[in-house]
Amino acid sequence: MEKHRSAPTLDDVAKMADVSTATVSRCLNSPDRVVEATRKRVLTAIETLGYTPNFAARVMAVKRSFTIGAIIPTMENAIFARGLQSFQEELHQRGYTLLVSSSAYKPEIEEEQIRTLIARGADGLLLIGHDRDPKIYDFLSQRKIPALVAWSYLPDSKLPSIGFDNRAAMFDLASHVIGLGHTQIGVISGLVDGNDRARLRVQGIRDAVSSSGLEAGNLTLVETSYEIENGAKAFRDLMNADPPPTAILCGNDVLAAGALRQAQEMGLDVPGHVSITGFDDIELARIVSPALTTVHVPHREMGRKAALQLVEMVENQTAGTGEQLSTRIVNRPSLGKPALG
Amino acid sequence: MEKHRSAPTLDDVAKMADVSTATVSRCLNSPDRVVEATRKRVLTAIETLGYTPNFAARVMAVKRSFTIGAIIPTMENAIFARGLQSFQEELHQRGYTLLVSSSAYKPEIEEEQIRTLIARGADGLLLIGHDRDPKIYDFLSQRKIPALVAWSYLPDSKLPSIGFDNRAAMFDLASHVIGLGHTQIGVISGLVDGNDRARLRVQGIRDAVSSSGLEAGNLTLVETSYEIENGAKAFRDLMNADPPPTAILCGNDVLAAGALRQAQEMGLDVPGHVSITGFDDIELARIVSPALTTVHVPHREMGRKAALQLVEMVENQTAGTGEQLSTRIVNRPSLGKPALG
DNA sequence: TTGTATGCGTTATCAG
DNA sequence: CTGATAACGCATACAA
Repeated sequence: MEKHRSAPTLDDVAKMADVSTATVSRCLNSPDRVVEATRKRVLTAIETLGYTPNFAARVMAVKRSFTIGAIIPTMENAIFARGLQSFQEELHQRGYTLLVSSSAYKPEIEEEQIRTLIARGADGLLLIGHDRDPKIYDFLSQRKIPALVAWSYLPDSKLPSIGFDNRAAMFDLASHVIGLGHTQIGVISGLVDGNDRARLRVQGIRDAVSSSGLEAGNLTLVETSYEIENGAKAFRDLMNADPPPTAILCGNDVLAAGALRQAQEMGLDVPGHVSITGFDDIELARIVSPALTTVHVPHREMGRKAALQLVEMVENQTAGTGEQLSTRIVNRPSLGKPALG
Repeated sequence: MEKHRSAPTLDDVAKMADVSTATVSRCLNSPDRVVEATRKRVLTAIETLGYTPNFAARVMAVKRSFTIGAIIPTMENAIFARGLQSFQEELHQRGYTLLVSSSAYKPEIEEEQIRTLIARGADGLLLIGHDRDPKIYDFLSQRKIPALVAWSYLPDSKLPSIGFDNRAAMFDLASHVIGLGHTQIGVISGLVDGNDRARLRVQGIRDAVSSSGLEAGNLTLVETSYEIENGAKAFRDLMNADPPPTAILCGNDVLAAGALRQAQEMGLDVPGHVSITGFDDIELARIVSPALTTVHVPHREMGRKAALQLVEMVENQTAGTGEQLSTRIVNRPSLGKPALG
């Protein structure tokens, strides 16, 4: 009968090196506090045994997990991938591990994930956007869990945030589009319920429309979930309006890519017949043809800074200041002047 | 001075409900073993205290973490996203949490991640592809950690695998391309070192070339890492050959998208001047224009089945049988007959 | 510099 | 049906 060999423990190492468990522990955590000779002995014991510290035990002992949790709306497209990648790289450098889960844009799932992550001992949390049940904020503050919001900056929010001004970014883009002479504006927005980024982007468009003297009636809007197919379908619907829009502003690049594809299937030239813009500036925006005019979001910078700030909050028990990042319009061929009427 | 309120424990609940910790624990884990009245009392105590079980403590006690770790080469593009999503959905349904980390296609990072995940008590591991240092396999089997490989099926491998035959899939596609009359074949492959999928795909092309009577000289190959820009650059290089290829087979859709973009920038019609194919059939393949002929990989099915099998391996201490999934060629406009020559 | 002893929050065994 | 109590593996205050 074979002996079931489970993971070696501190005790096994201690026995083999003929020291106490405390010494072994010290060898790992403060090597300078143990003399060269014994340390060497311990280290070889660790090596030959293939010892790895048991994480759960360590967490229990130090009451810190060196784990940061992040909950993003979706992993299915690249919107959050790049930012998260740099977030995790930065965390890794500081000795933290990232735990990611996705909520599928569902508030109740996000809430469950938050609890799971906390139960797992996450030292801090990264959340996307500000819209959520107030009781979650209460829970977080009661438990004193440092949390940071990304992808949306608001100056006076419950949680500090690192991100950009979604309203202003879209306001600028919409103003630019209107400045080119477009008067019939179509909008393909993501679902705004529970999604402040989507809501603020729409608001930015509305503000641009009214501040440039256009009527609200010049604006038609379709709201749909962020999937390429939905972008295509929304485009079809919008183009049925009379008069049809000459420019369609999409809530993100994924929707814009769907709209673009649909335009091509309908034989409509972009931007000759209709202009299309995106938001995010993910790789997709450069790949489609014509490439998308879009709003560039500094994903990597956002991820990196979020990591730095969150670690700071965790380690020094500080509140976190947040930071507003700036976006910029990237002009590409999908946007042009409207055809002469 | 404010009192530092940390998470309530089993003990707090027990006190409030005036029972022992054992009873509280039972209420959570085997509710039927405690009588209605006390259970209700305990449950309300849990509710009012906002109690959440401490994960680390639970792990220590049961020596199971209900956590599955997955290490994927990259999170930056959608290649693994969809499969991982269904993997995690299925795991979630069975009460497991997924821990993801990415290795950036670097073997040494993958190894480190494996150790981290195991130290964190992962009950099982999902790895991508078969190529890795043998000592990792030894480590895994010594520690008796169930592990499963995905994205590449091999019948006789160290670890059971759920995936497809990369060689055969690419063989079929290449044969199809050659069948259309192409004789000058260009290949843009991912880096094959440490990547059996990439290696086998190239092998499939070579086999197709030789079995269809073409000379090896009809095939030119560029090897590069999986990034869009590199696909573009490789395309440029390949088209410098004399004679230039009439069809370019790419190791995945990302490289193909890069090649496609480059073709457009060079004013070359696809497929009129040169055909381009991808591999994976991620969303990108349908978005670019012309849409890519590619090999469809059943990502969702693969993820789901991997989850089922891995959980089975974990819970019943079984070895895992693996399963070969089938791929199919998806014909789209990026592939056509070669121009008459 | 090193060892001893204790606590971290749960589950599980064994009595009652 | 419920309550003590012993693990689980590690870190650390305190002693030596």
